[in-house]
Amino acid sequence: MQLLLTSLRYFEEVARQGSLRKAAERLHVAASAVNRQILKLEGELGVPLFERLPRGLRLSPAGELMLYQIRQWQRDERQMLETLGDIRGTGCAEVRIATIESLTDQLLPTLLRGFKERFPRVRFVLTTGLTETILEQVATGEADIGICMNPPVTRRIRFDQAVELGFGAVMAPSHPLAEKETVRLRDCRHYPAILPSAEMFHGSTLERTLAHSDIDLTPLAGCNRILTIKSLARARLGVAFLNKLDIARELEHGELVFKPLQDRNIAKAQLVLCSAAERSLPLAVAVLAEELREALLGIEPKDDGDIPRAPGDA
Amino acid sequence: MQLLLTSLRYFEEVARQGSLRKAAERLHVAASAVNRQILKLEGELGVPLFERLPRGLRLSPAGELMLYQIRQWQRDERQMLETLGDIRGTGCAEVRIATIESLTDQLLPTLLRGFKERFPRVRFVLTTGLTETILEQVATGEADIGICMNPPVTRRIRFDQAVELGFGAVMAPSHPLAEKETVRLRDCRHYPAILPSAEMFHGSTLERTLAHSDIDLTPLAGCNRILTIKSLARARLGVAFLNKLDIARELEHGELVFKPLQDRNIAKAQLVLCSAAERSLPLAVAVLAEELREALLGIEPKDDGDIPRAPGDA
DNA sequence: TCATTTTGTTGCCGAAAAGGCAACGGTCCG
DNA sequence: CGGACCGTTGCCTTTTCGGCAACAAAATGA
Repeated sequence: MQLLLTSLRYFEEVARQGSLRKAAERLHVAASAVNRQILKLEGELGVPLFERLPRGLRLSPAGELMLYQIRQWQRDERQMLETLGDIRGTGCAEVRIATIESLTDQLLPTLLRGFKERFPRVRFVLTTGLTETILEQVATGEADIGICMNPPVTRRIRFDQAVELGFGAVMAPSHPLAEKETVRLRDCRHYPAILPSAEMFHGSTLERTLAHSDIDLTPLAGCNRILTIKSLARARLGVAFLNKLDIARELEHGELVFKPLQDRNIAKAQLVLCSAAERSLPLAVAVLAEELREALLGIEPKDDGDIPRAPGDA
Repeated sequence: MQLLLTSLRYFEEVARQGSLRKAAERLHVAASAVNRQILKLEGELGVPLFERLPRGLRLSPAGELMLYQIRQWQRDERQMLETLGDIRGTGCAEVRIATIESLTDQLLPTLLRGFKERFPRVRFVLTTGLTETILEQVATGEADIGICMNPPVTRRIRFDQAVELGFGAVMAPSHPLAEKETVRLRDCRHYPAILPSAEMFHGSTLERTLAHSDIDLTPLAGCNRILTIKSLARARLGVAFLNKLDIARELEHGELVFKPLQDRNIAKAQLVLCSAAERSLPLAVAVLAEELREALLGIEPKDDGDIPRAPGDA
């Protein structure tokens, strides 16, 4: 089974061996056959791919580029066939996603449902964690895709997409702050604050926001689940600090109110899609990553604060 | 000219049209020919690529994956041919690099020389700038590759590689501090400091380091060129704060001394190689990026398998 | 309901491409 | 000089590919 032109395979082997005859031997064909493919390739491309030396062939500059491309294609091909083999055999390809809790409530389930319809045989493995562990899972290959908040730039990780999320105060509709038109951090001082646990707090947008101000909140509780935080807020126990995505569903049903913080030094809440830098993604994963990207873009269509760019680029 | 198997081209067109005959028409071949290629492909892969409907063909899950891959290959192919065309025509392919000043002294020239030997027809366009402008150039496509320090995670940018650089105090060998075994930030207070200009200072490792301490340096000068900073330091006018890469050559010749700062809250100096997230790199660029990556890894051979945590981006 | 259209599919045959074999003209090395 | 190795070319066979016509099945239209 081979998806690439035979001439490309021949080319790769000749480049590897540095000799037509040796390559021909390894390919189990006559040297003349290999030679003709190479000559034809060069003719069609209009560029010599090898320099002819008395002792054999050496890659030309153009040939080096070509070789690089072909090797990449061969990797793609292997991966493709592997995935197809999975589909034929066990009947499913596996996509492993490591994500923060925020997405597991609404966005990810919706997305995966759509994906499942397009690719019925794909199986998902979802793990929820904090940014640090997510990055580690992606780096070690335990996960194919990672979604995390405000990650540090890191070796071994490729950041495929970043979206700014609205970050602000969250409260029940009957909470006094819900009446106010604009809310600033200092306004929240006088109400009990529902905070994340120390573990989740570390490195969070909230921590970085507080670091830039000298406001002391009056903590009511520290929870290690966003679900808990939301429940407490819904029960009118105090103010929480979350991003819009965390409470997408509650916003729809009017169970919670979101008030963007109007302070100047508000830290950015950046949702980032990432994958292992050194691996080219398995196909199913690449497709899902694509959809995830679009979904992320759909969250916050406003395109400000980022690097400006003329529209219209594929 | 075509580098991919004809069956893949046929497949793509059939998938696009949803019908053998329509595809055949657009391909200017008989429907039977197209059909045979598809059947052969499916036979060899062992997986049906289409479901047969009374009105035509629709992609199966496996077919969708295949289509995705083929489209990617077609993009690669176009790009490949374009690059080859450049080589054949004007005689050179162009690689545009936007970099910080640190690399232009030693590392980049060395690298480019080696690259030039492998690919004699490649031409370079080098622009030096600050992290912010570098990211912008990469995002807009003005540059193919960017090398910058401590970049914020940004949409449209893919970070291909990140390396920690040693950051510390730099002085002439005859400077009093050069005698000391360990140097801390507070030790530098009493000597004139050679600082970068406000423009360069903004967002720099030095700024972030100072922000974590309450030490006031006694500035002697603010320069907008690292070259100037180094010259002043060499002339024993004071202490500078640079990373190892900045003074690679001077270290070799013993003209300057590097003292890593031993403070606790020292900020990381992270050198990052990046490219436009949405573009697959032109081939020559990809190859150069690869070499750059290896060179970057060579700088700081300590293999920090751990993921560094660096909170607080501007 | 029946004819028509549209679909994918298959057998047959000629055309084109690829491969095998042997020979030729080089260069290098002993 | 003679062998060893190289890429290349001419001649021939084998394989593959494509076009044409015909077929069965399903949907469409009157």
